[in-house]
Formats: sequence, C-alpha cells, structure tokens
Amino acid sequence: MSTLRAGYHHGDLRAACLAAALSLLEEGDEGDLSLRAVARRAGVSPTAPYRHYPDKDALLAALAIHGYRELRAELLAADSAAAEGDEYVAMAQAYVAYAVAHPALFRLMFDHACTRSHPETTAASAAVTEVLAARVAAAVPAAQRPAFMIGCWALVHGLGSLLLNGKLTPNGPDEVAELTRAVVATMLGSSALRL
Amino acid sequence: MSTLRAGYHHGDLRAACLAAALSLLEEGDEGDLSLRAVARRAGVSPTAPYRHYPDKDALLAALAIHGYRELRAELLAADSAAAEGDEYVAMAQAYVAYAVAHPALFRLMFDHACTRSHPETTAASAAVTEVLAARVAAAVPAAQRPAFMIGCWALVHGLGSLLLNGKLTPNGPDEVAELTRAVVATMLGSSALRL
DNA sequence: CTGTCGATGTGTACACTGCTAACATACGGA
DNA sequence: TCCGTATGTTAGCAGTGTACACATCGACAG
Repeated sequence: MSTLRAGYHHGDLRAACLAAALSLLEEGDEGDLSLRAVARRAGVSPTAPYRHYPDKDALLAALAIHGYRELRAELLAADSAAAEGDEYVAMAQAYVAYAVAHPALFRLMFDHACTRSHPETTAASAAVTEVLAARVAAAVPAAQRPAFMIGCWALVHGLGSLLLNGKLTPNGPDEVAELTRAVVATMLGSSALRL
Repeated sequence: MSTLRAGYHHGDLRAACLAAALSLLEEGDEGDLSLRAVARRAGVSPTAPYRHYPDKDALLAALAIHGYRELRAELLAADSAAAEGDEYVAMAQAYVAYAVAHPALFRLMFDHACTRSHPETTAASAAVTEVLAARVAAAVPAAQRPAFMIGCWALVHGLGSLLLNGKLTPNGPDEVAELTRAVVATMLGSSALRL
C-alpha cells in the first residue's frame, strides 16, 4: 500500500519502513532488528530511513506504539466478546495470546530502552492499562483498586514474559489459553473480586 | 582476586571476565554489554575471552547463571528470615528487590536468547523456581499447586518486569517493597491460600 | 638443564552495524 | 519555467562479534 510509483521517490517510505520492520520482527530473526535490514527489505539505501526517523530507537518506538494499539484493540475485543463474568479470564487470555503470537514485538514493547521516557510511547502504553483499569473499576471496591489493577497486570504480563522466555513450555496456543485460564482463576479465586 | 601475576598469562581470565562483565552490567551502561568492553576492563586483548568462552552468548549465559544463584540465595534467605505467615510477602519482596537492584542482570537472566534452551542455564533457573514451589507446597492444596505456583511466579516476575521497564514508578526501594506487599496481599487475599 | 608441547593471550582481518556528511534527484509552488 | 525543499544515494567513520595465524608462557620428558 505504498510503492505506487517506482521512481526515485518511494511514495511512503515512513510506512514502508514500519511494515518492513514488522515483517522482520514477525519472522523472529532472533537477535535484534537491524536498521539496514529494514532498509534492504524496503528496497532502499541503508541510510534512507534516517529521513523519516531521527535514529533507530525512533523507529523501534514507532513499532512499539503500533504494538500497544494492537494489544489494546485485542483487549477491548476480548472484553466485549466475553460472556458475563468471564471478562477477566478473556482479557488475560488475549494479553497472553498477544505476547505469544508476537514475541519479538512484545519484547520490544516492554523490554527495550526506547520505550521508556518517550512521551508518545508512554501514552500508547497508558492507553492499554486504562482498558485493564476500567474492567477492574467495574468489579472491585475502590480501596483495593490500585493494588488489584497492578496485580492483574503483573500477573498477565509475568505470564506472557515467562512464556516468551521459555520458562513455561505449553504445547500450542490452546494449552497457553488453558494455562492462562487456570492461573487466573486460581489467583482470582476470591480475593477482592466479586464475580 | 585474580591478577596475582602481571605477566603474559593472566591467572584466571575466565573469572576475571565474569567479574568485569558483572561490574559493567551494574554500572548499567544502558545498551548491551560488549565483549570487547569486557576484555578492556579485564585488561586483555579483545579476543582473549574466546579462549574461555566459545562466543559472547556463552559469557552471557555464565552471567545469567550467576544471577540465578544469587536470586535463589536471596529468596531462601528471605523465606527463612520471615515471620510466621509472612513468607509469601517476604519472598515476593526479595524477588522484586533483586530485579530492581540488578536491572541489567535481571533482564539478561530472563529476556536474553542465550538463556533459553541452554541446559546449564535452564537448570540454574529451575533451581530458583523450586524454592517458590517448596513454599507453595507447604500451604496450598495439591490440586491447585501447579496453577498457584505459576501464578505466584508470574505475579512477582511481572511486577519486577513492569518496574524495570518504567511502567510503574515508585520512589526508592521502600516504596517498591510497600507496593509489592500491597499487591501480593491483595492478590492472595484469600484464593487458594490458607494463611 | 634443555627441549618440546599444549594452554593461553595477541594481532590482524572481515563482515556487519548505527550514524554523519556531502551529494543527487524529483516534486510542487512561484 | 525555475528554483527550493523534501527525499533518496553514496562514501566513510567508529565500533562490534568472530575467525585465523602468530607469540609467549608453564610444565613436563629426557
């Protein structure tokens, strides 16, 4: 959706770089993304991306923002599609599934220095947590909300991280979903939640 | 404890590399550890470490193993020093405190590819989780043990990760400990646990 | 004591990376 | 039509991981 013209000018190299970087990430080339590889994939000289991103971290930050938005959308979808009383498990499964489905991007979103203290990235990240917070606010007494909300986030995030790093090794997405359900159900057994 | 002789041979370059790498990590030079920097710090030529480690990942794996052992020791210490009934919170605080105190090493231990599918590293990592598992086994009905154990691990690990990545921003170690206590207490409010 | 050999450290070299600076081209408005 | 600016290219630097050939040391055989 970008290379309409084949001339000297690319058309929309900014977006093309993002797309190229994303496809490289999805191929999971284990080891970090190279700016030059992105340029190659976009069919452009090694330094062309610098016209659109001040440095590599800026490109990575843009990728992370894309990821945050995608994750947020999946959380919202899972929440609204869930059966009554099943929203927590559904959102947890969506969160963990996203991590497992996009390991490199997920790591980038949460582990890379470029996503810290970068206003736009922070905002996109905050938008994700607001989805969680809204769900929590609907069912938890106000006094326990902050701790409960952080706890839920930490729980699913930790689950995602451990899965990504091979500390837990279920077979396939179905087992991931079942594991997530079991863990969330156990941890939220009663605690502050009134289901 | 290594450079006893100043001659051509170093004495114990293997250990010196580890020490140099650790000190570089603790200085938190944001951005990844360079093998050449390790060699420089050890006062040795850029390729000398290759006599003791087949490649960079091997050095990193050795560092990770060191970290796993240290973390395990701190968990055990926290567990045995804790007041009756306070073991969960104490161990959680120790886990999170370790992450916050050694951010670069913690990330290396859990986020780097070199720690996946590497037998010795896996073993050291498993030794950490066994400490958690033992504590869980002491207070949770057998049926819920696996899910509960994974849930506790995910909770503290997620908390550590989120803190390291700037998603939560408490001020100083005391607030970290208090945050951890509040979150763990809330999430373990009752659930499967009989305290 | 001497010679030899393996272990350990050095030097050089290559392909790759992020990034800068100087240059080339093409698009869009005057 | 022409020119300025946005966009892309090329050359080149410093730094990286790593392979290879070489140098040096320590220990042991005779």
